[in-house]
Amino acid sequence: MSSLKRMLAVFDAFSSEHAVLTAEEIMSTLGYSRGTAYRYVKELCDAGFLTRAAGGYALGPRIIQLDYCIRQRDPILMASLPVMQGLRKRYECDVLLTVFYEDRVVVTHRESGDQELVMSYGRGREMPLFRGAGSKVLLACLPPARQKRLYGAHAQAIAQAGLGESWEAFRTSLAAVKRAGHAVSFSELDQGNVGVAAPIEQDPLNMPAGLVMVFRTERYEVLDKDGLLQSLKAGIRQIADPRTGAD
Amino acid sequence: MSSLKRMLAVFDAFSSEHAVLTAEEIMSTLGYSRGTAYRYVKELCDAGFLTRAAGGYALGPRIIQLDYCIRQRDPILMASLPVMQGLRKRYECDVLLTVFYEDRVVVTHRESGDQELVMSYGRGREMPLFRGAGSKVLLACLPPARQKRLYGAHAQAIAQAGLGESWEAFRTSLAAVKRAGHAVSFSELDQGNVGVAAPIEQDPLNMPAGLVMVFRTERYEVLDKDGLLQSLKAGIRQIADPRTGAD
DNA sequence: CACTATATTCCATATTTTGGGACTAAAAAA
DNA sequence: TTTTTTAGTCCCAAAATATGGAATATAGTG
Repeated sequence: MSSLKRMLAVFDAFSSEHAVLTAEEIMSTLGYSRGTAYRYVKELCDAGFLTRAAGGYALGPRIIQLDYCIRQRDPILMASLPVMQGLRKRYECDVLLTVFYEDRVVVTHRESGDQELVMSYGRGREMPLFRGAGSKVLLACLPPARQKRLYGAHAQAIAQAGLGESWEAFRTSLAAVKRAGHAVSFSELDQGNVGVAAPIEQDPLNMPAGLVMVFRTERYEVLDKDGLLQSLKAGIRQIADPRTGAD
Repeated sequence: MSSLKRMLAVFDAFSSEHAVLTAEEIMSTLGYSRGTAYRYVKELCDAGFLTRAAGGYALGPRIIQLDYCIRQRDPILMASLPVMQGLRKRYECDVLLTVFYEDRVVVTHRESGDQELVMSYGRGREMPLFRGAGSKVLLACLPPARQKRLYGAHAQAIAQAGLGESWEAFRTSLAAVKRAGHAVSFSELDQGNVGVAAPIEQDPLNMPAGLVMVFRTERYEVLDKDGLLQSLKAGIRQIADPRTGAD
């Protein structure tokens, strides 16, 4: 493993639950020697990615600054924003932009359109890989080889989520989602909420991304499901190819 | 220069103005060979720090996720939040949390308390190093050696900002701020705004951080300046040592 | 003053990284 | 169709660098 990977792995040790880590924790979590761990930490501190904090190290201001750049100009965000706002206004729902990377699904932007909706997934939050409409449509977009690797690594979680007890079954579940071009989930993530998701088609080198519309169940029940799906799919088409007119 | 530094330097090439860069641009901006540039970019993509985007590479979702961790649990933010909210409510002003690193001053959090205030500095935005009350109090906190290095690198900008035409003059300006324990600036960043800043005293290993209260001039004029400074300083004391009671 | 926790320095070895070109794949142009 | 361009990967010997482990700061604490 390259030193580059090892240094980047330092970030894996940090999370909302472990916001401050001592040098000891970092070196033992990652299995680095004292000298190496301190060297990595020093590089990261010098660049502002980490910062000293009471009793250890915490994520640093450079991350906030880069995040700002994303909010200002990220191309996928820029393309998605008007579509998300359109859906939000039309359906008075929350809309999430999600992306898959490295075995994770992360919320990249959230438009809130329903004040009474209680949803725990906001910008930056990681979603369960195998539950929720948002994750499913992204998994369905992955090349089969990637799906197989995922199955190998997470067979148990996949079975638990009801996505199949075997690689074949998993493959078939995802193929069904792929064919439909969307997924709907009821109370899978937050009790009482419905998620309706579709993938943004882009060239396969890009990480899969998608839009999720989130409703309270009682609001979803009274909606025209076909119309809703049409609006959503028109939206993702517009994102993938800005020339296409919106719904 | 280590490979670690070189890889981290890739982030320097990105900014709000350059949100998408081609591999070519990265290698020429940083002066890396084709192989090396692609290697770095690949590592960063694999880890989610970069992502492919139409015609190049953009900052990736990992940054958004780490930013979320900061918003959730960052120790300095957690300590500052109640104080900032207190000041915002009491004075109906905006309050910024700023930190210095690597020759930059960055806004780490913003509490908005005045709807009519127009201020261009929000979370994640970099401030001019030598203008504005926020930057000045942080510079004044730096060890003299660091200040001298800064002077060497930015003599012209320092002179332009009126902070002194020589190292001695610069040193003296900062010493005055340090002694006062705060700085006030009038229309230095945004026309018609007043900034009142004070540093958060922490152990000198930490990057200097500070609080800035921002007012519209007409609101600032009618306030009790002494009381305001007392509130601010009580605030920063409370952040530095949570046991201390607030004002 | 000794003791602890934290961080840096040192150094010889050997592992990695590097640059440059060859190579591949796909898309665009001719 | 063939050619050309663009984008990215692969390969390898030379050279630079990272590595671990111990010794050495540094500072705070009782």
